[in-house]
Amino acid sequence: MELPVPDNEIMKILDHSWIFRDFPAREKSQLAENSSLVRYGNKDILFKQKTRTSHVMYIIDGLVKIYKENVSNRPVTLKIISGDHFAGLDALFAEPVYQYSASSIGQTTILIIDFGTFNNILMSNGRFALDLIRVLSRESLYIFTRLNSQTHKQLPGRIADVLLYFSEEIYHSYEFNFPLPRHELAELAGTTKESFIRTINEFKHDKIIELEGRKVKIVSLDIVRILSDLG
Amino acid sequence: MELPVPDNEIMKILDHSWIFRDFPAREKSQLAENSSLVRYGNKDILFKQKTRTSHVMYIIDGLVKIYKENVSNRPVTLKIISGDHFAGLDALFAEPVYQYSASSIGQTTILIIDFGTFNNILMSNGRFALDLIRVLSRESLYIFTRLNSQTHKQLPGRIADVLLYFSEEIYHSYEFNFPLPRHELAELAGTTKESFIRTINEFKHDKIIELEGRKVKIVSLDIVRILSDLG
DNA sequence: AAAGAGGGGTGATATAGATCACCATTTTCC
DNA sequence: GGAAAATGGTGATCTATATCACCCCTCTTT
Repeated sequence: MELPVPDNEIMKILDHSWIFRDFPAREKSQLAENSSLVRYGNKDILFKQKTRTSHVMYIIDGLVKIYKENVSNRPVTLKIISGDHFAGLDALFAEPVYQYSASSIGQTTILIIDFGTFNNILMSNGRFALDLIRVLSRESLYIFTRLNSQTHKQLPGRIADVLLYFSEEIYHSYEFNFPLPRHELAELAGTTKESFIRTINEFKHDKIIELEGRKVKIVSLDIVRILSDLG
Repeated sequence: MELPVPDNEIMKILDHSWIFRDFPAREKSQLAENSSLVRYGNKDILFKQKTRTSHVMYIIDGLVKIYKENVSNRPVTLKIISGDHFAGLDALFAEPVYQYSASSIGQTTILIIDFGTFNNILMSNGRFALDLIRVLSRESLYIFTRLNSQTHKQLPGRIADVLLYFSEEIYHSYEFNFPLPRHELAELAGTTKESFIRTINEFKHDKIIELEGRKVKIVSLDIVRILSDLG
């Protein structure tokens, strides 16, 4: 975690972000004055479950893993967040403490925004409020899908979901590198390292995907989709 | 599903609802003019997955089951919503079609609000927007918890969760009647009718709960909590 | 250069809970 | 008033996947 970066860079970033771009100049500079840009290294903790919520975190670059730790110390990965999305927004509005933890995946740049400032703008800017409502709604729907798949799909279906998630939501390409080791991918699929490895290697063997280390290519998208649909 | 009810009743309801109560008079009457109060019987469908989203539904009285149907035609119950909460709000903001279905449990009264009117008020009333953001955030966090429990807890833990959910979130009492038959409770616990029956009858046998038909009483709250925590 | 630590991987075994196949009551409906 | 459906329930299998116990390889660290 390095030092903050000068303000003019923040203004540039706000001008490029889909959600802040159309803010009136006054609000934009207000936001810039009360934000700082912070760079995280791999596996840095952004916030930890049960600590007080404090700032809005808007991801500029890189990935963030959102996960829940439980008594059995077996974490579940709730989602992977990529650039131009918020981390921990729901917790910030709903509870005084975080209900989950977040850590960076690789080099990650985050705009840390003062919650008070954020809130003031939200209250007076209806358009912005509506955008946030849409963001939160979409997240909520995504987790519904996860819950459904976790409840009824068996392993191959869930692993197909992980493949589709990375390719369609994160990398927008059917060829990509897993940003996480196998055991963390397993947490995202709600299984164990061993079962994940076995199943994904079967996919490889059946020529549904190409796989070398973390490099993946979805060869037969149709079959991946079928596996995901049929569970 | 019966006919709408006169407007003055709607005004009375708005005055009693935590979220609309403090609206300025103009907005309140605007809302009342563009809403209707509808009564549903048991198991009536409020909306179905994949149909177009259209109106805001605010539950006045009764319960609503939110569920997802999948190819394998094995539904998952996502949540049970009680009075003073919205049904399908996230879908309304995020997507043109519903991502899940909703049906009434028992006699249920719902205030159906025009989405355009609702949206206009939201855009100009920052306080209201913030309240909605809080509502959506809380829902999102609840589903995270569900996802976590579905992923790592085994049956006794998940059934303990169902008991705690009804007693603490819905009925606010440790003695209540299940509003649903066993197989639908099983859907809420992410299991099958048979497994649900076996496990909950074990709870009864071990004197953790009293159970006669749908009448339940949590006798040993501590143990239910431990079961829920340890998964 | 040895010793860990982290990551990818495999085989054998155990088991929770799904599935199947029923039955007895009660409720609903024509 | 009788048939059909819905509901609660039990026992016997079956199976997907967790668990355990390892192995090899590469990269750090000392």
